[in-house]
Amino acid sequence: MVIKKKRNVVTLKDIAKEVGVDKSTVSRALNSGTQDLLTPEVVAKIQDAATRMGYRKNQLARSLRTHRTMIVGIVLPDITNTLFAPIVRGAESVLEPLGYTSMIVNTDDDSERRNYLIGVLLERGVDGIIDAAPQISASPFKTIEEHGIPLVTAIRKTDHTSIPAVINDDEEGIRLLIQYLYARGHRKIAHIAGPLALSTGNLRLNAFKHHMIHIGLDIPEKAIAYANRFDEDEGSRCALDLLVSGLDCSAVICANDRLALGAIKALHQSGVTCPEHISVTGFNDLPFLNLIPPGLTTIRIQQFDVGRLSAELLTRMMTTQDATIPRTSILPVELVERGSVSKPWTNSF
Amino acid sequence: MVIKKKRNVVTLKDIAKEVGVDKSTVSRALNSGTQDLLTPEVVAKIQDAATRMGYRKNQLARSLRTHRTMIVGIVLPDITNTLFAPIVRGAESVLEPLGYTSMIVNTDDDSERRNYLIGVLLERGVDGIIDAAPQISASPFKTIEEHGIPLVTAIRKTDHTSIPAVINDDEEGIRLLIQYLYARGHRKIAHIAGPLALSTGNLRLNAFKHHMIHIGLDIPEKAIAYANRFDEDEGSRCALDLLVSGLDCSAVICANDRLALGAIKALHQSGVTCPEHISVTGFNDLPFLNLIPPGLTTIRIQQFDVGRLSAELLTRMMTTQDATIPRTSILPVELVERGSVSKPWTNSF
DNA sequence: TTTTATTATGCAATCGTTTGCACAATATAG
DNA sequence: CTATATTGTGCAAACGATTGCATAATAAAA
Repeated sequence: MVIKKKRNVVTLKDIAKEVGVDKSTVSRALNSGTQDLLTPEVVAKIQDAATRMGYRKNQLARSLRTHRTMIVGIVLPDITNTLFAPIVRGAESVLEPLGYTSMIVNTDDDSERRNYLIGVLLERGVDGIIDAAPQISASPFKTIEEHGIPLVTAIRKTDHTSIPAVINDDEEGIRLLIQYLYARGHRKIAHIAGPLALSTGNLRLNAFKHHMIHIGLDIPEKAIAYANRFDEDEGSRCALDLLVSGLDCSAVICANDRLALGAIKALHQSGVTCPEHISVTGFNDLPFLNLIPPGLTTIRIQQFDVGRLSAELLTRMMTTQDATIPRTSILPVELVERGSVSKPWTNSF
Repeated sequence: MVIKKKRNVVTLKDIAKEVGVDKSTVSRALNSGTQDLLTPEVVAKIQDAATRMGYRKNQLARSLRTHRTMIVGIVLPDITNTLFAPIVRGAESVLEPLGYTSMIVNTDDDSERRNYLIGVLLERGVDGIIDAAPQISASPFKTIEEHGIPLVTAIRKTDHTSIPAVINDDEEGIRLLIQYLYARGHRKIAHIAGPLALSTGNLRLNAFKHHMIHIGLDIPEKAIAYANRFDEDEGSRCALDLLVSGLDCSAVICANDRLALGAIKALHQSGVTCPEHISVTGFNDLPFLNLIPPGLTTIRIQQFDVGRLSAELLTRMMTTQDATIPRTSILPVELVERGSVSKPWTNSF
């Protein structure tokens, strides 16, 4: 393959020739850490020439030499999902001021793709990885550890206790919902669980079981439906499953908002309206939810802060051998009261 | 600064030593373009050793040598805006299979930040740039052209006719809306215009003026309000401005959906409800819009395809000196009929 | 067989930086 | 006024890959 030399790329060598010094001197003059080794006048002359000649440093060459790319990989299920995009902004709010650039990949929650894409990130020499897409038993951490690349998981956690995770208080969220429904008279509560391969689905289901019992309520076997994905269609399907199986309940706790939206729609089409006949709750508090009737009562999580905190931990891991990185950081959640919960209907469905 | 050598990084040299050949031979064996220069057995032996030793190519070193990073920069106003995220997926649907990785930056529609971030991308040696965040008179194209880096703008265009742009048919969208409103009896139509520094705001305003006249309608001076940003708050503010200025109209064409949502809300709070008292239209067809009452009648654009086509053009520019790249590609739009438009109210506001 | 063409591999330069080391030149101490 | 410490630069070797060129080994042709 023919190597096509880019036009007009000015290098350290060019500046060196222009000013009449060695390129190492130019390098030192242009790096804030080393420029005080030099005579101020020389530094000035070099910096002047650099801007005049339109020099732009070649990060590739620099990274090759220093073994640091100043790139962090961000692994997402899907950038178009409004749940994940704010994580990126939160992470970048920390990373950009420090000079890091992020490289975002989308796994579509396919673990094959995730492995492949993490490989891509490693080939590109990322200094660290924020993984918002791990399955609860995610694989290639060993590989990553061999490479010595720090990793934190964001919004989801894994089985591997050695991997720092920043998550929301899934358990507390579910507890708040159960308590809230209970206080309004609901005694028969169903659950549409999320994918159990994800910690979010898993933790929320466990919390549901735990706190139902704890508050003194039964969980009939058929009171739980299992979604394969966190989307509207699965919410609809699960809601219909609950209907068909003849369960009578007055409220459904859905493992996230999208499941809830799907459930409400399907129930509505079956003549069971929310909140008149049944109460429904969500989780996450997606944007625009407040505009969609009947207004989903849900748990607000802090996506931006999950990203921010993940990045803060990661930078500590990348720059120090600080052994005090917390293994799990749990961010507080908050119940958002809207219109999708009412007193139980006398004839529950 | 101390250079910390990464653990266990196996290089071509290591494989070469292991197999007993030169590293150049290893390189050739591992690149599909050159491996037929070699004896099949040697290739096999090398590839075997490579996988056995867990070799992962160092893209940095490769890029430094070949002057190609296989990275494309994607410049967005804001990744959390549901309008832009699909563009990324569209672009990646083309780029990823070709081996490109994308590097996404967020400008927040701040042109200072845009310049800075394009600089970051150039330092990192991107092979091309998809810019979804240019102002209509965007600056550093000269810089980019000096660097010989291909660039296309997506969803927005610039004044620079030499820059290929992939956009939606803004003019046709506005025409469809005016026609649609006219057919339902509306004769007094206002416009909430988007930022005029963006081609979308600009083109839609011009189209509004043009097609109103063309269909035979007047545009009173005060029938146009100007938003400074494409968001709900500005939509509210502009709607109230129209109200206060005493304009009487039966419909408002908003330059995008978010302006429309803000306008509907503000009008509602002032006792002017949509669609009973006034009809409102949007532009873009954001997700979840169908769930928000009264259901915004709007123009559906093809964000994914904008990204896809942009990437297709860009790859042609990156790999060939094809002179036949179209300067402007305009994708078709479609009117989506929902509930926010009705027959004009006898007492327009 | 000898000569020529072909093929498979190795050698070494290169990409643009950074940085340990050597060495002048100057400043400080004795 | 010598001896030592300090300071500012240059030299050259990396970093890990790719690739033009040379050359040894083999195959084809004469």
